[in-house]
Amino acid sequence: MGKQDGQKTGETAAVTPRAKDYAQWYLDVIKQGLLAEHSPVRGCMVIRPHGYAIWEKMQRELDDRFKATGHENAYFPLFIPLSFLTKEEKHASGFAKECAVITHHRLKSVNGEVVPDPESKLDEPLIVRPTSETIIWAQYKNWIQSYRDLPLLINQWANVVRWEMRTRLFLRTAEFLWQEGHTAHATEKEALEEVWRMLGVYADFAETVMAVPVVKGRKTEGERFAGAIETLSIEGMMQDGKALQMGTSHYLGQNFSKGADVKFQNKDGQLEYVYATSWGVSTRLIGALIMTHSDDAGLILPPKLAPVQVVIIPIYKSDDERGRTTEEARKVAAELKAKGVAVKVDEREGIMPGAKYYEWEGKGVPLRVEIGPKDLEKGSLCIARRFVSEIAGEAPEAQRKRRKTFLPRAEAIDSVLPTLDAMQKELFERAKKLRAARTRVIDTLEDYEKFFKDEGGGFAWVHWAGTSSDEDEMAKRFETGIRNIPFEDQIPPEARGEGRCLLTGKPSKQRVLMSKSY
RNA sequence: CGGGGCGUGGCUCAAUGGUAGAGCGCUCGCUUGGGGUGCGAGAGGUUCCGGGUUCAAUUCCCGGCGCCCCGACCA
Repeated sequence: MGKQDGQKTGETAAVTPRAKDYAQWYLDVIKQGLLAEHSPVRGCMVIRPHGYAIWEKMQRELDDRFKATGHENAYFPLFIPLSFLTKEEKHASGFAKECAVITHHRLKSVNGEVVPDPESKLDEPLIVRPTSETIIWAQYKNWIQSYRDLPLLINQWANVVRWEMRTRLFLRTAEFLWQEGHTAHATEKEALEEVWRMLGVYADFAETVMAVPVVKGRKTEGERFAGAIETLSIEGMMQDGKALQMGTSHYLGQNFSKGADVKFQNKDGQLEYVYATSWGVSTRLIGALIMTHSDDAGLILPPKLAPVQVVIIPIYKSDDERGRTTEEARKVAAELKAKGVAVKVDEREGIMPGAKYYEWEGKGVPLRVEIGPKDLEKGSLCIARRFVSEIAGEAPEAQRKRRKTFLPRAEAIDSVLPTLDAMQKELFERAKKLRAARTRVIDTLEDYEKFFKDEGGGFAWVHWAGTSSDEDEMAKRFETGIRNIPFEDQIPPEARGEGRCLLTGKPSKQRVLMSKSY
């Protein structure tokens, strides 16, 4: 961060964060942005109001898209009987190592200590859902009898628990918030269309709302969701060059309908197992947002996800000035609100304007309006942007000046929406540029090693025809893996065509996306 | 579950075998106000828990618990 523990360290206007100790930088941004913190509960996260407000905006955008594609929301239980989980073998073994298990339903005081009452032991343990396929499909059995009941397009907003060993705020915590879609279809074709459609929804959301460019593709066998026939993903690149899986969409075939025995009668009167999909994104997306856009001064939010898009700060010396600038600030706020802008007037007293600037910048607010006595005289407003697009070689001081503009009042107010729009687009362009600068088409192991060990790494487009043990070798030697096998249209022109596998030299039809990852 | 580190005001951390201190934050007053004003006053700690050594332990020793980092696992 530019400033720590209250010491003045001068201006650090670097747009990309320190390369070193990226993990620490990430935590600093979360702290500075008042997004979240560790809870005393092992591995769990407390999401602060500002962080939660961002999640709410994400929810709304996603939910609109789910509804527009015909989905409805529902809610299923938090607890899953152990026997349900084990109905799909691969699914059960995939999640077995990270399940919270409930064995008792009552406590008892023994020698002043409260312990589970041995007499309340459950006949069958319950697990806290790590995902809801099994319990949802147990219910779908009652909902589906005929082809007329299909397709069944349901989404659930919920929390799930995966008892991970190591946790990182937003990226991996024992409990996290997400949405999970679970759909049932009469044919494989229709189910597959759904799988592709929802991945498209995620990609559109990531790029147009989060301003994070993503690569769509298929996961390799080893990386598939436990119990899925096919897993698709969107992969983003963080500012340290590592990939982050931002969303997945699974084709489950008839695995879960068979496990839960969900059959339907088709038009010919035949009984058939239903075809299933599931898809989800989580609060991890907030981590992606931070690691894609933020800088050393703190959080940067794309306007479409900013809970506060414009903060107005009245500036004054005397009580008289305070009254007048505050009144003007409220008026401007009302006018902006009428245009649909999320505005906040910071009327707190006894805090210097500069201190307020730092605070709101840390929280990622895209635009700041400063209203002082001079503006009242001139009928002008000062608008400051959270960031401006970089100019190579520009001094930090010059960049800071370029962030502020003084405009006549009416003009300033009219400029807010277009400016927010422009900032949304600039963030996306900036992220794309950063990704391009860290992306290589690579054909030899020597170049590969150089890229990941000397040049900081990033995305590597390489030909691949290896086995899963070959993948393990790439993981061991370079700490890299296949993020996904991108759809053809996701591959840049210079990386298209056939070739030979980077590791084995065997013929390869197309390149895959290799990188380090979170 | 293996290897390493750390537990001291709200936060970041000093110090010490003789009963605890700084910076920031917080409260109050004045001052200041277009990029973290300055000064003064004040609140706030059973030094993680338990045991041992000692006249005396926050400090040394042992045990526990918790947290962090590195590995195996992962949205």
